Amino acid sequence: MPAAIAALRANGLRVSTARRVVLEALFAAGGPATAEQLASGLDGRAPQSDLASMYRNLDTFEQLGLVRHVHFGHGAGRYVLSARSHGGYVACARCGAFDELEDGALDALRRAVRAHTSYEVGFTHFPVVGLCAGCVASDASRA
Amino acid sequence: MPAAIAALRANGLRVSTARRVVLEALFAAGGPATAEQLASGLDGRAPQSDLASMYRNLDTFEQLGLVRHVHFGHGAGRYVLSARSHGGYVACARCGAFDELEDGALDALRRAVRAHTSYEVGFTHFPVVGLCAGCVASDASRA
DNA sequence: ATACTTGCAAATGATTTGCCAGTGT
DNA sequence: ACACTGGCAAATCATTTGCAAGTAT
Repeated sequence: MPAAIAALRANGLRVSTARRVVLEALFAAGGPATAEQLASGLDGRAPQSDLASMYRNLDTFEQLGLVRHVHFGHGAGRYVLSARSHGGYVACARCGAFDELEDGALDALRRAVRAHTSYEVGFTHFPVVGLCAGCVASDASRA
Repeated sequence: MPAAIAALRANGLRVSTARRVVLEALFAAGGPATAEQLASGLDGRAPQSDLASMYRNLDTFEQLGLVRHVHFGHGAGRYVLSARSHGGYVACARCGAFDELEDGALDALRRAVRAHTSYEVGFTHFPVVGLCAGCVASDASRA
C-alpha cells in the first residue's frame, strides 16, 4: 500500500483521503469487487465513499497500473488490486462464479492463440468465460 | 432463413413483420452488429425498425439458439446469426478489431482450460480479448 | 495561493420494461 | 376473437461529466 502512495506522488498526483479509502476498500475486498460495493463500504469493512469519485480514482489507479478491472458476464465491472491478481480469470456465464487462472493455464492459452492468430492476448483485461463444473450439468440459456 | 421461420412456428411464436426484418438485418449485416445498427437499417441495407423491439426479438432468437451476441471490449454488444458464426472471436481491446477463431484454435483453448481448471469454456459467449498485431506495438492503457 | 480533488447532481449509453393499440393465427 | 407483438415513452443500470466548494502541496 505504501507503494501505491509512492506511485501517486511519483506521478504528481495528490494523496487525498478519498484515494486512501479506495486503496483501503480494494485491500479489504481481497478480490474483484464492483465500484458500487467498494464505494458503499463493503458491508462495513471499509469507509463509505462517493461512487463517482470511486470510479474516477479506480480509473486513476488503473492508469498507474495498480488496479485492473474485469467483466464477469453482464453487469457491473469488477476492480482488483493488480498486486493481488496477476493472471486472468475463468468465469461462469451461468452462476457468476469465477477463479483465477494459474500461470500454466495462462501460458497455454496465450500460446494457443498466438499459434493460430496474429493476436497477442493477455486474458488480463477480460476473463475466459464458460460454465463452471457445477453448471455444466444444467446447460441451456444465454451469457 | 426459412429455418428460422420454422423455429418460430415450432415454438408457438408468431412470424411477424418485425421478426422477419430482424432476420433480414442480421443476414444483411453478415457479421456481428449492434442492436442499434440493425435497427437503424444498416445504412439502407435493411429496413429500419424499433430499437426496443429489436432487442426483444434478438433476445427471442437468442433463446431459440438462432442468434448469439458477443461483447468486444466496452460498449454495445454485437449480435450475429449463430449459423454464420460457429466459433469464438478474438478481439482487440485497443482498436476494436476482431476475427473469428478457427476450430483448431478453439479446440486448443478449450483443452488448455480443461487441463487446468474445472471449467468447460466455450468462447462462444464472450471473445478472447487482447491486442491485435497492429496494436501490440503501441501498448499502454485500459480495456 | 493554486491547481488538483471531491461530492453531488445531472448527463450519457446500453438495454429493459410498461402499456395500449395492432395483428398473426 | 384473443393472445401474442409492435412501437413509443419512460425506467433502469453502469459509468461519466459539469461544477462549485474543499484541500493537498
